[in-house]
Amino acid sequence: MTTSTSGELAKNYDPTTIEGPWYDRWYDNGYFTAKVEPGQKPFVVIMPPPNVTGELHMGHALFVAVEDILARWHRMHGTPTLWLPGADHAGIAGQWVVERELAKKGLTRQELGREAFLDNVWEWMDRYRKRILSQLRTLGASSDWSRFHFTMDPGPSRAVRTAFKRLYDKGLIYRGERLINWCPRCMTALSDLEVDHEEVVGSIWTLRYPITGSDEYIEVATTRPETMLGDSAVAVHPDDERYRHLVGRFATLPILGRQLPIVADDAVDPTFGTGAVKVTPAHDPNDFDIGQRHNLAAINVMNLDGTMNDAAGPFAGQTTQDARTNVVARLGEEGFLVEVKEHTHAVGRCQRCGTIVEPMISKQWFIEMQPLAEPAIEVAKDGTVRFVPERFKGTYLHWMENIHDWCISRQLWWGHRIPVWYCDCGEVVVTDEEKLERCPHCGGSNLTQDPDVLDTWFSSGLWTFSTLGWPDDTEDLHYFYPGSVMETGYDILFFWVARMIFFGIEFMGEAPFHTVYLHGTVRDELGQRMSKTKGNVIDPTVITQEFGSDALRFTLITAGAPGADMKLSEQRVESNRNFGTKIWNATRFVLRALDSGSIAQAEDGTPVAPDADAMTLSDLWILSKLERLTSDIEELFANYQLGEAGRRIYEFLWSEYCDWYIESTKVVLNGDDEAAKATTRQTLAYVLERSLRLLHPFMPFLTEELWQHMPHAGESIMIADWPVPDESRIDERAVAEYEFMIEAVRAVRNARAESGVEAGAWISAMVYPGSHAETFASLEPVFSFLARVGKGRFEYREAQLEAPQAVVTLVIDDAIIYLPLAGMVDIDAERERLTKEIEQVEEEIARTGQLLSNENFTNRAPADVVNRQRERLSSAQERLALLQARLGELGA
RNA sequence: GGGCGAUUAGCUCAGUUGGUUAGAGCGCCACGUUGACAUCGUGGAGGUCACUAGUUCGAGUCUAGUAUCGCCCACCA
Repeated sequence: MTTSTSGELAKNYDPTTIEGPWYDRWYDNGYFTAKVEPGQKPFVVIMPPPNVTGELHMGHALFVAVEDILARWHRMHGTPTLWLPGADHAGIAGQWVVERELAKKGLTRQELGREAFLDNVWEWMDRYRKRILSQLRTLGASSDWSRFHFTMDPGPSRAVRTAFKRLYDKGLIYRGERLINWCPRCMTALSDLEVDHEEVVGSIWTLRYPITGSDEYIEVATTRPETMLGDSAVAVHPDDERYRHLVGRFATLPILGRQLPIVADDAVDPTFGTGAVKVTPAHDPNDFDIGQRHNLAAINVMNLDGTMNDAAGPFAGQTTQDARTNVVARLGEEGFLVEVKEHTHAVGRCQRCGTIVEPMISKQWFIEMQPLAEPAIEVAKDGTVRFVPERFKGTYLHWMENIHDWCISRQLWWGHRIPVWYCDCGEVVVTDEEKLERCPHCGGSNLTQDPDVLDTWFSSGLWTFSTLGWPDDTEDLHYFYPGSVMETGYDILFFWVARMIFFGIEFMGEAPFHTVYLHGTVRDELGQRMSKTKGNVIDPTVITQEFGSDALRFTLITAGAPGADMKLSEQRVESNRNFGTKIWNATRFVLRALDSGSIAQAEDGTPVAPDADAMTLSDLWILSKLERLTSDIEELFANYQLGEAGRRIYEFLWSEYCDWYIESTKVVLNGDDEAAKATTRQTLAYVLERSLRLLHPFMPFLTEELWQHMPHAGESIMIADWPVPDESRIDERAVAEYEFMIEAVRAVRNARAESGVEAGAWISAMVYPGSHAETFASLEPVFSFLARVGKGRFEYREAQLEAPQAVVTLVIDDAIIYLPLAGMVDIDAERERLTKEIEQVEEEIARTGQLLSNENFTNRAPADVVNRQRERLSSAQERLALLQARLGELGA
């Protein structure tokens, strides 16, 4: 029997004073560290590793809230729980922020050189990594810091090399000259996903190319005239009668005079434009394919920095923009320009820096996706991997089914170096070693490593097992793979989630998790994406300092539904802080009650529910509500309905426990029935202690602080048992009767307010209890207290009063409450009120009556639904009679 | 060009197997310092659940279409 309280509970709830200390104590006690417990299936969440490129933002706060709730919930169930944190080097994004910093000092990475630049990046990363990790802690993240990994650490780096080598050996990684997306600013290739498309209103130019050896022309259209310098053919559809005679002949490219074969290709849509297409294999993905089929030259006319190269002839050295203007002008002068029209089309921009991306031919490393995608499609289809919300399954499948090969090489310095070495002897060696000393072919040591690095998402894709020790067969890997839930933003479904799935299957033989939970984007009050440039960022740490991270977490969780974007407002966080205050004060009330007498505790110290025999209707009601809540929460959690679960607890604690139960105990606690007091104390403590445990995953700090002051079991609520629902304890009759009383109290309060009764004043009442005599008998003190009636004449009658002195008559179900408010309300007003109420009851009777006379309804609807209507009808009829009688008594 | 989502009170949003009186927070109005709580309490006002048609005994919830807004995907020059 232990009742441990750590000093007096402070009068006011101040999140800032309790949150930090509790986090430290949890950490020091090792609660976050996952233990391998053979035989027990663990719950595993791998945290989306934040980019160490800046500050913590609301997106981080949101995932911490969701994942921490899941982790704490499972931990309290006694499940070995691993929530593995990490940080990401953020490849191109990481390099970009550091380059931007350097630019402020007038430096470029080229000036610094690769090594010095990387030193700079590491410095930056170390600084921000510390910062962002401490920010995660302030949010209460119960993640296992002992297993923290950074993508660039030796372990994950070796995993990257190993994965690369295995895919290469299997023939799934290849190097080739392909058309890729090139960012002239970042000077690197990008994957399709890293290009954002933006609709712009531009122009479409129709050009005409002379047919060689005739005076005919063929008209072609383009949205990028400067690329005509790289044309190597003109294509038409094979069945197009208009051009059939030209196939096999040549056109002359204006300005440059190059001879362009006219080829027939199915890819050409004869109904679009002129039905003839200029083919520029080096600068258009579609044309690249045509070029492949017809063996056309791919003439690259651009330099890597986006200017025109020597192949552009007279335009060499100009920017693409200038070249465009000049080419069009020249074509016009020479009579090759037919027309210019307005045209909307999509331009690709570098996701990172916004520069317009140029499609270019380049030698890059690729992963062949088809073989990897197939099993990844399968696991989604057969339900091995489940999506929450489900609609994202379709999005995922669509992408996976239309996947293109993945360009994984980047011409950057910051990232995992491609583990490929070139020997002077011509040998190309792929290795999982960090450094290759000797060429396995010639034994020579004149080796050069490929200068490129890998797409940052390559290492991210391995994250679910590289963090557990792979490629080594470690205990962690064995025990914690596959994980359970992948929780992240829907915006990186393809970037990350999809890649984890196919890499997981490829390297580990099974999908890395069974559930993908996707959250939405946190937006500002106007619904805009938060961004530094817009200046509308709500900083989580600022909010936390003002209202506490419990309030912020609770807000983020309850503000919306899974997968939906949400608008965050500070006001809402404030309201939830007030919820914290409410519980704080409720606990103070309970603790004071407990001061006046001991309560029964289980052997471990947990408060137990009072004996059923001793319970009043109030006790039975709140206990029933608690059981209902506990069981509902269980189901909501199982379906990842965390927001709804949070809202339910909120409502229970505030609207039921505080507003009604606690209020109703005051009359008992102020009385002199010691036995009743003891039962009340018992219920107060039992319900609060259990509720705190239910609330703990949502508001970990507040609940810990309060729980410590309550009679409890164990050293922390974090490792306390999760309440087990027991629906057999729900007493439906007690619930119905107590709620009848609530309705009665509300009716009286309403009447008092409308009659202008002074707030504190007690008024007389006479009650005809109808079928609720028992309820009135047992709840009379509570009823009187809450409604402030009964001081005068609170009496029971066998029947309705015949000549009531009352002015106001309240009919609740078949009970009547007479309030002799003579002098406070006039007869006319009362008559009007009654008439209005009668109308409402009549409507109800009409509605239910009609429903019940419908045989289709009575035959087909479930019995309980029909019964409910019957009861409703008969009670409405009784009420109608009572109301009419009363109206009659008032006279005309 | 495809696909998806949203549309519920003045504002921000809940409402997962269709059940007949649609909820919360904030805001608004009135009253209130009763020993947990003014970061609060009590009472109240406020909604044809975007629109149309349909399925059904019954639709905020299911189906089809329309409108507005938003997002994702896409090699029509």
